[in-house]
Amino acid sequence: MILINERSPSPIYEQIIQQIKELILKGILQEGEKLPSVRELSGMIVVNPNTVSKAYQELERQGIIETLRGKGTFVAKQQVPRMETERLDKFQESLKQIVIEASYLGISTQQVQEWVEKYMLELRGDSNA
Amino acid sequence: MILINERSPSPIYEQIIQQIKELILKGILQEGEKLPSVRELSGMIVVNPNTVSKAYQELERQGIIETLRGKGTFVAKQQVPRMETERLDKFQESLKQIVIEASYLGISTQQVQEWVEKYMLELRGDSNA
Amino acid sequence: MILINERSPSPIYEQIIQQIKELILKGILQEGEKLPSVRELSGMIVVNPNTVSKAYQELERQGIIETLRGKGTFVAKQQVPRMETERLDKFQESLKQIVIEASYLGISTQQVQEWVEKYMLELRGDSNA
Amino acid sequence: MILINERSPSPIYEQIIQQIKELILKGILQEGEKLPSVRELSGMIVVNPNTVSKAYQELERQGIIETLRGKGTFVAKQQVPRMETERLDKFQESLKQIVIEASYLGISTQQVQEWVEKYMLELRGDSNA
DNA sequence: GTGGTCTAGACCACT
DNA sequence: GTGGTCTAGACCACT
Repeated sequence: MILINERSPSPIYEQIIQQIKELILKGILQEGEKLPSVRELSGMIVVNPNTVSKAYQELERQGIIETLRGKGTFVAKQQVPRMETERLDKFQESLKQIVIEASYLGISTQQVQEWVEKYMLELRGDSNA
Repeated sequence: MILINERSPSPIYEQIIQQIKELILKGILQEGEKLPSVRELSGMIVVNPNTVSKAYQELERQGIIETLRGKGTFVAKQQVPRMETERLDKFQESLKQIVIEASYLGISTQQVQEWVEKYMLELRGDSNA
Repeated sequence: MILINERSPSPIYEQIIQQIKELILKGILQEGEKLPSVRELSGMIVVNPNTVSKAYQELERQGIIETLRGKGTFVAKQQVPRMETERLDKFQESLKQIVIEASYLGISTQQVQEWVEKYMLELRGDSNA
Repeated sequence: MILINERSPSPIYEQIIQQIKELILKGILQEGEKLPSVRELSGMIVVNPNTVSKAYQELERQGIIETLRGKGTFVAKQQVPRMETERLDKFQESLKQIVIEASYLGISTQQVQEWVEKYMLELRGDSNA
């Protein structure tokens, strides 16, 4: 379900966050569904429980999951996205860097746009079709 | 010419790399043109010389600039981009993360694609038009 | 009568304690009145019986309710408050933290004082008026 | 400068957060001033560096301090307080609980209000007078 | 030197 | 069983 790449430059807890977000967007994890416990997941992906805990806490801060004390961690009711200016700025900055990198790789505008479409469809495919 | 944001999550040396790449793509820095020396640049942007040095070394490793001993650092002859598999993989991974973030921000596929086009045009505008 | 918020940062048993205290102060629960049994209340608010039991034990420890074996749990004769130093210290510490938080929220001294008065009146309104 | 109470029910990292907020409000820590490094502070208050780090990260998330990579942690430019509804709700809830506790301790409305004033003055006294 | 991440493992409160 | 906190200590990137 979740795959950790130890060689990735992005920290393990970030990889967990990203992949759980992806699973939720794809509908593989549904609203209200229970996530594996910190210990379970840490066992499954062979990672220290603290690392999983950090990922869960960050996801909770973002309002994507919620923990009920003594019961476990659950997928939260997904909010309607609000365009927070600060987060949007960061997004655009990242996109700009991506475009620069694409230029250096000789990837065309069209190719990037196709990939954007492809990934968007992957996210929406399973559950919302 | 180069603006450093001390508070940015991306490290200073990365910011230097990104901005020099951008200046070259935009044609503001031309092939063969001399870059400021490590000391000059570090003075201009008020940054530790080690940090500038690290950026230059990375840019040289990527073949984007070259150092001629005793003469200085110059914009290299820009190679025809080769698609290195590893770098391409990383690129696609980043693009995927961007798309996930866009989903959480409620940004449409079309909107992302428009921004991609806009940034691409910005890169090509000045010199290649 | 009692409303539990599963997502609240304060534990469920604490919420029960606080709300029973509030009901007693407001006179909705009168001295000598019978409280619902642990099972009844746990059924009513859909909570584990252990959790209700824990709340009742703590309320009993504080002398606010009392259990008569085989008869049930009752609102105790309310004692004249004694200023226990330890509890008073904790109270003042909490109040200090509240004031710091008010500062960060930009709430004025007057506003906080007005709210204190308002809540005090709410407690005394129903029964002692 | 910072005193940890190991017996306090509130976690150590929270105590650090609260006390740093207090020091900033009192002007003992000024805008732009460098905080002790994670290791220094952890040594001073005899606590694990991870615990200090957690406190600093939370303070940064709240925009109260900021870390400059490789340089250290500094008191941020203090923002004008904005009344976020959610945070305000929590504040009022806490204040209500405080008032209930005051009732049980037999503390009068006037007494609570005086203490509020006293603590507010303490925060503003040293630097802003 | 600076903070950030991670492991290993203990202990605790809550349900 | 559940997540939260904490210690002890290592390693790493950045300046």
